[in-house]
Parts: sequence; C-alpha cells; structure tokens
Amino acid sequence: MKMRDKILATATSLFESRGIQASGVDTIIAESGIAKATLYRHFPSKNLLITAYLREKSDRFYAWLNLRLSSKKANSLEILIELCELVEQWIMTPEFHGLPFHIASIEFPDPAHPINQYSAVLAVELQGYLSKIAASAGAKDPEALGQQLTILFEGAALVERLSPGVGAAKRAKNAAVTLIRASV
Amino acid sequence: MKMRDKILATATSLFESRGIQASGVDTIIAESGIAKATLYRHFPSKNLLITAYLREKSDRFYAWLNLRLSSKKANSLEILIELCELVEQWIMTPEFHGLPFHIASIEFPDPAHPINQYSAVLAVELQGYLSKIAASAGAKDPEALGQQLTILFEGAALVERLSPGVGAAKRAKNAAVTLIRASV
DNA sequence: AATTAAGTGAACAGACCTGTCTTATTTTAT
DNA sequence: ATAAAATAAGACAGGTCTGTTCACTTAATT
Repeated sequence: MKMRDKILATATSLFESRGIQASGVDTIIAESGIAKATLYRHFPSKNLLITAYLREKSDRFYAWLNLRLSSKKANSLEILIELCELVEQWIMTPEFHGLPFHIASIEFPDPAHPINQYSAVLAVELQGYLSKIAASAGAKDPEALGQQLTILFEGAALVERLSPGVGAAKRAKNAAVTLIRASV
Repeated sequence: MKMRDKILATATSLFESRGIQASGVDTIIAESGIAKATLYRHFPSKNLLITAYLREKSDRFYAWLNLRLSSKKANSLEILIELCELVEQWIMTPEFHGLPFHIASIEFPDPAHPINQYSAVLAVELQGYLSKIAASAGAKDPEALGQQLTILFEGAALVERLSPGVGAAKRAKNAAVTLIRASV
C-alpha cells in the first residue's frame, strides 16, 4: 500500500496548489517519482484518482472533527459553539485550500460528470453531518440551521481562500454563533 | 460594436455552462459564427476575453441592484433587508450560475495569474459595496456586517449551484436578516 | 529456486489547446 | 467611387493532455 499512498499524497498536493485539471498525469508521476503504468494500476483513470482524493479529504475532515468534539456537551447547544470554533481553526490551518468537493464541482461543472455528482454527494454528506449535530443539540429546525452553517462555512472557506488574511473564518464563526443563539 | 458583443455573449454562455478553461477558443468562434482573427482582433488574448467577461458580469450585477434598491430607505436598516431579498432573487434567477469571479479564482488558483488577481479585485469590490450600504444604513460595524453578508451570499451561491433546489438562497437570506437585526 | 506480481522508462496515439498567419471577400468611410 | 478597415475560412505551429503498450528489471511468495 505504499505506492498508492505516495501517489495520492502527491496528487493531493498538486491538486490543491495548482488545481485538479491543471495537474496532469505526467506531472503527478514525475513529482512522485513513479512510472505511469504504476499510477494506472492503482487508479485506472484520472477520475478515479480524483474521486479517491475527494473521499480521503472528507474522511480526514470528519475524523479530525470527531476527535476534538467533546462528547460531554453532546446534548446542549454548546457543542455547536465548539463545532464553530473547530471549523474556524480548520479553515485557518495553513494546509487548508478550500473545500475540495467545492473546487471539484466548479472544475467539473457538468452535472452529468462523475466528479460533479460525487461532489454533490459529499456536499450532502457535510450538510447531513452538521444537521445531525444541530439536532442532537436540540435546535428548533436542525435542517435549516445545518444548512445555514454549511453556507457560512463554505462561504468563509471561499473568501478566505481568495483573500487570505481578511479574517473571514472568524467573522463566519461569529455569525454562526449568533444564528445558533437565535435558534433556541 | 456588434461583433464584440456577440463574442462576449457567446463566451459568457459557454463559460457559465461548461467552465472557462473547458471552453476553447475554437468552440467560442464556432458557436458565435465568427472567424478566429475577428475574436483576436477584439480580444488579443483569451485572458483579456475572460477579464472582459468578469468585468461585465459585475457591472451588470451592480446595475441590476442599484436600479431596484429604493433610495428612500437609504438611511435605515430596512435597505439591508431589501438588499437581502434582492440577492435572494438574483441567486434564484435561472441564468444564475454562481459568482463569476469565484469560479474564475478556482479555475486559476495561482495567485500570480492575472485572472486570479482580477478576481480578488472584484471580490474586494463586492465586499466594499455591501459594507458601504451597511454603513449608510447605520450598522454598528459596517465592515464586519458587510463581510458576513458577503460570506453568506457567496456560500449560498455555491450551495445552490451544487445542489439546485435545496433552498439555500432563502435560508441564507433568513440568516442575513437575523444578523442584520442583531447588528443594531 | 521458481513463479508470479509489481514497477520502470520510454515511446506512441489521438485529441485538444492558444495564438499566428494567409488569402479572399465584404463592409465602412471619406 | 475609391481607399481603408473588418471579416471569413482555414491551415499551421508548438505545445499539452489522457491513456495504452512494450520490453525489461526488481521484489515477494511459495
């Protein structure tokens, strides 16, 4: 499993710095120091490589969050506040380069394209994740709050990415807290 | 000025349906029924065509908004509420395909690329526009509110684009109204 | 020690990209 | 009416892209 990980790591780095479409297979194999046939053995097409990249990024995000969300506050609104602070931290991480499935959906705008469809699945996944927490925290309309938080986070990710250092993550967190307090 | 407009209209349509990078010059000239030399006379490079597209979309947006914002409410918070409703309408328009400068900045992620830089300028422009209205409406911290509204609108635009019909625009508007009411 | 699997490096196909240029025709302006 | 500018249609250059294939070498397992 060493090769697969090496390829995925290199692809991830290239996808996030140069963009997905702009990162050619030739560049990926040159950068990771492997042969082209090796890449195509592990990932039969570039689309499957992109899909694996998107899946892994989502998995890592949820794992990172779940590890830090204290289960003690699970049944109070406080867990939502905590969530907001964690997301702010996540966005401000130097390795953060925007929500991967968002970027992918823009690079592959055709709704019939597998990458676009998979991105939509991951977007629904994120909103479901947030809505579930909102529900367990006792929000009035968990789905509405979950979607509003999604919008805030995705918007903050975009703005922070396009104009680094303007503090979008912090302001989004403040807005989220306001919405949460108003949702009891 | 007929040719220029025809080219720009065709390019706009292609950029928004297939993406910018995915729309080749050959496709643009075939679709608009002109010769390649004609395109390159009006737009010496594809980058300049993209720039013109971005500029025009922003201009049209502000023109559309200014026409509808009733100046009577200029000095009360009500104008912000009105603004939110207009933006919701704008997002729900069938021709809406996301904020153009956002899409452009994702398709050209290199901060040194002219398209990325121009996108950043347009993003600052939007935030300045919203902050100015927030200021004239008497918000406590106009810049903070302006940025929060920017984040909400951009986030809603993305979510609505990726998952059409989930009502992101409406929920973003509700969130915005909550934030506005809390900002007095 | 022998067989199978995985990796290398390079060449290749077929398509697409931007931008230049040529030649001939049409439109516009004086 | 004549000169100047704009357009058409397309070939062309030089580059990039994904994916396939071939001949050969290394590593693992049994």
